Amino acid sequence: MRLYDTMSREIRELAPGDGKEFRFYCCGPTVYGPAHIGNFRTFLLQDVFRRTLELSGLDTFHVRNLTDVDDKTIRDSQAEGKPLKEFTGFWTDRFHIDCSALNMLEPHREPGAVDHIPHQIEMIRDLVEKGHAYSSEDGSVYYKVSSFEKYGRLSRLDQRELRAGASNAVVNDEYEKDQVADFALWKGRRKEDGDNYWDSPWGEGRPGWHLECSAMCREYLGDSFDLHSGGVDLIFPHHENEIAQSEACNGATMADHWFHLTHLLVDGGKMSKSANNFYTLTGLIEKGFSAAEVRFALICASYRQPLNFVAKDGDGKESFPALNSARQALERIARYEEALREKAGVDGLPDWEQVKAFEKGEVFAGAFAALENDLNTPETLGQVFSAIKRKKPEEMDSREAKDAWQGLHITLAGLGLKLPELSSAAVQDIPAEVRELAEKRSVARTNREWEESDRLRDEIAALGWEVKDGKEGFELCPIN
RNA sequence: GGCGAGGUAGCCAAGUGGUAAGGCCGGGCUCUGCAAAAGCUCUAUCGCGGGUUCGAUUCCCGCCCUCGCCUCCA
Repeated sequence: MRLYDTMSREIRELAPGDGKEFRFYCCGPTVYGPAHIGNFRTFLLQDVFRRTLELSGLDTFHVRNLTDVDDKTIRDSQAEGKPLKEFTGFWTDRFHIDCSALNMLEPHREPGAVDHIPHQIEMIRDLVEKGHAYSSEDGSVYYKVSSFEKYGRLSRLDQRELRAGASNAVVNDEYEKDQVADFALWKGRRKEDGDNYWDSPWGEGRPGWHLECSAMCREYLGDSFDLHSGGVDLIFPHHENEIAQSEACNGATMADHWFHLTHLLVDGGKMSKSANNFYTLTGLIEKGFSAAEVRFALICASYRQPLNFVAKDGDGKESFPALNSARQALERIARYEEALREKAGVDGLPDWEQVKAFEKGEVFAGAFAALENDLNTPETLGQVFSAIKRKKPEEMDSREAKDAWQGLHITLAGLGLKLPELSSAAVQDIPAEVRELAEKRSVARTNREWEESDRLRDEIAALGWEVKDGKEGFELCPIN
């Protein structure tokens, strides 16, 4: 598989460093509220990435952390009068529910910062000993950016700018740092933190945000691993700081590959909690969309391209262009899959493990190949629909149909798409009253009593169902 | 100001040095008592101006515009 690498700015072939298992780390959510679908765009594409690796025959080891102690988790847990652990636990559960609804594979490890305080302290001690960190009078410890020559390489910011504080942003310098660019490894205890402090060689306090990832990477993936991933907004300072911490401490290149995902936009601007323009999975489901449709919409654009998820017209009325096309598109794939399955004489849908053993076949080979080529999900979807148009199940023999069916499922598994149940599959849910009316109408039609037939159709519609006449009888679908 | 990404049909969105995938919407056709559904089908001189080239949307230069990051951020 080939993937763009932020560090080298080129598309590079991926291979596990140990020749066997591809080991990677993804920066996970801060659990202080519901994750919004912008966050999920990142996690979802990382999920597609992992699925693609596994389907192309690699074993993976996927670590994604939970940030369960930082300014916001502390602030908001206190506002709710809850212990930090209880507060973050609640939001962690909610996160997992959404992940599962979105059909995401679980990471192999999902470590939280609070459970790794000793690992972080140990790392700080190393950094202090090696001259990369210093403590201040208030019991904080800072990383000395000027001590790490390679600082700024990932984000291409040179040190001079950092020193000058070239940013327009107001520097919130509540702690005592030598240089503006220096960042906290350990934050000395303050009264606002309440009970949330731990002992350390520098006094009571809590770890800085950037440090947790370095410490947990080292714990679960070692000094060097294959790939590190997160949203583009983490390139600076978060990942830059992680590199500085890990590499100064471990003396090895932290990650071979850096995989960054572009933001989801709302009416042309970044979706974020602070801008209060965010949408959650639950909120979209309340609007009538399904989790599968949300997944489809979020992966339908290239991960390196911003995706405008919400558009607003002149009156500020919102619409969801990517989501609106998802239902039709998914149903179309589902109908094709059903026809293929019937032709192939296969029962039921395959699960993830079964799909891994499938042959890619010819019909959908291009679709899967596009995933392996820099995770080109829109190209993949384009190939899927082109193949659907090009190869009709009725023109295949059962052998061909089965090959195509397996190939389609490999692609769908790579994208992590679950197909919707077609309406005809839910016959048992139709109320008896509606079914009786429909039967009566069918009789009326046979007798060419069109007025009676149309009257019955209206009656059925009033009950919330739509009749569709086919060659072999009728079909009933719920309206909306 | 620095760094980065981008401007492709009504909307969303790929891609290529040789006249542009796909999805949605809309139009047409087939089917049908009608309708719906479904299937088929139609819809673009690729931001502007130069340059290189036999040929550029694709490469180079300039310009305009949009967005992100510049220490809260997926």
